[in-house]
Amino acid sequence: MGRDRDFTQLGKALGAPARSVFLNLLMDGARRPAGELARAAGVSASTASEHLAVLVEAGLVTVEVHGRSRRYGLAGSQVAAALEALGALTGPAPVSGYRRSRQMERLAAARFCYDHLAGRLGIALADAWAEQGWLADRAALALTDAGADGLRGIGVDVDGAIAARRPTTRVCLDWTERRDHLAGALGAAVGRRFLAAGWVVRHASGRGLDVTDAGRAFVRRTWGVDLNA
Amino acid sequence: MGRDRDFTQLGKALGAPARSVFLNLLMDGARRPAGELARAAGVSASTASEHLAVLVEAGLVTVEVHGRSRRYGLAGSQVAAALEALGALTGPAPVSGYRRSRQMERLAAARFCYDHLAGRLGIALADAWAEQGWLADRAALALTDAGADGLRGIGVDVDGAIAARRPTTRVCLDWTERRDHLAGALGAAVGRRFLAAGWVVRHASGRGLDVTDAGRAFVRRTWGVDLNA
DNA sequence: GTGACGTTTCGGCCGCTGCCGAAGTGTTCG
DNA sequence: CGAACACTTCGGCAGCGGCCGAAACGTCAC
Repeated sequence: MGRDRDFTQLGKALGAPARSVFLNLLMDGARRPAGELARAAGVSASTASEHLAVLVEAGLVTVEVHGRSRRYGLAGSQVAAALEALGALTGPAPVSGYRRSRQMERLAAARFCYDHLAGRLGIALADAWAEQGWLADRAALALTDAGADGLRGIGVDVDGAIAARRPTTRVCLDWTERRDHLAGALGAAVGRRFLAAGWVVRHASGRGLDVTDAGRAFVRRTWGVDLNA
Repeated sequence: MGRDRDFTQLGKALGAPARSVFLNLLMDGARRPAGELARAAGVSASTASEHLAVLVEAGLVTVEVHGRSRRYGLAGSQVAAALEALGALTGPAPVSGYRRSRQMERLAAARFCYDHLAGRLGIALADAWAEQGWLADRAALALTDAGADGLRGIGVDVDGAIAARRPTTRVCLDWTERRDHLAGALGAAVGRRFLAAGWVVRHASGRGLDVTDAGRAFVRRTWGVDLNA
C-alpha cells in the first residue's frame, strides 16, 4: 500500500480539452466569468459550468461571486507553478526554426506566467540580473544585497516580497524557451512594477504582453538588455 | 485559438489510480519490471501493460529492455519535478497532529525524491547549509564558494554537478513538510554521496530511506544537525 | 528444440464522462 | 413586480477507458 500521493483527481481534472483551455486562459492570474471561458473553449454554458465545478473540486480553481457573475481564477501561485512544470513536459523540445504562428510568437516574446514576467523578456531580465550580480546564481536566482537595492531603486516592492508568506525568489522553467526565469513573490513584485510603470501592457485578453517603447528603452538603458535581438 | 499548452494527454495519463501508483513507485528514480508494478497496484499483468503503454505514450515513463523483462522508469528529472509540484497541491495542508501510518512516518523522515534527498532529512540539510553559508539563500538555495568547497570536502562531486546539462541547484517543495529542499544536479550528487558513504540506506523497495547510525553521527558532527528532534 | 516465463495484444463487458438542450435558481434592471 | 440575464442543475445520449481472461509473442534455460 505504498501509494502516498494520489494524482488521480488532479489528472482527471486536467484530462479534458475544455478544462485545459480554461486553465491556459487563467494562467495570467486574472479572474474571468464563466461565460467568457465557455465561449473561449467553444462549449455550451452548461458544459463549462460542469467543467468549472470539476476544477474547483480538484482545488485548481476558485470562484468569486460578483453579483450575478462568477469569476473563476487559479487557486494560487502553487497551482500556476505546477501547471508550468507540467507544461514544460508537453510537446517536443522546441527545435530551432520551428514554425510558430504569429500569436505564439507574441506569447514567446513576453507574457505573464500567472503573476510574473516570462517569455524572452523574463529570461533576458534573469540573465542580465545574474550577470550584474543582482541575483547570485543563474541557476538558483538568489537575491543579493546589490539586487535588492537595485530593484528598490526602480520602484519594485522588494521588502513586501521578502515579507510575503510565499518564497521570495523561485525559478520557473519557461514553456517556450526552456530556460529559467524569476518567479516567486519577487517575480510577482517585478511584474506589478513593470505593468504600473507602463514598461509592458497586456494584450486585449489572455496573458500576452507587449513591451512598450518606453519599456524597451528602459531595459536597454538600465541593464543593457536589447530585446530586438 | 489561444490554447498553447495542452494538458489533456498528460492529465488523462495521470488520471487513473493504477497509473498513479506506478508513478509513485517510480519516483525514487529506480526502474522496475512490469510485473512488479502490476502486483504493487493490484491489477492484472495485461492491465498494467496497457497502463504502462499510456505512460510511455505520454512521455512520462521510458522502457529499457532487459532480456525478457522490461524495466520501466520515470522519463527524467523534469518529470519528477512536475510530479512533485503536482503532489504539493493534493490533499489539505498537513495540519499538526495529523495521524500517519508508520509507513508514512518513515517516508516523511527521509526518502529519495527521484534522485535527491527529501523528507525531514532533506529539509534539515538545506536549513543547515543555508545557516552556515554553504547555500546563499534559504529560498533560492544558490551554491556559494564556501558551499562548493565544503561539499567537495565530504566527497560530493560538485564539479560534475556544475558541468551537468541540468540546472546545478533547484528547489523542490517537499510533499510532507511543505518546505523547500535541494534538488537539481547538485541535489542528485549529494544523494549519491550519501548512499555511497552509507549514511543512508534504501528500504527494501520503494523510495524510503533509513538514516544509519553512521549517517546520524556524521550530520551531527559536521553540521550540528540532530535528526531525532 | 521444447517448455517455462514475462510481457503484450485482443475481445468483450461495464461504468464513467463529456456533450447538449431544457428547466431551475438567484440577481439585476426597469 | 416582472422581464432579462448569468449561471447551475437535470435528463439523456454517445463514446471512451479501465478491467479482466485468453491467446500470442519473444526470450531464456535446459
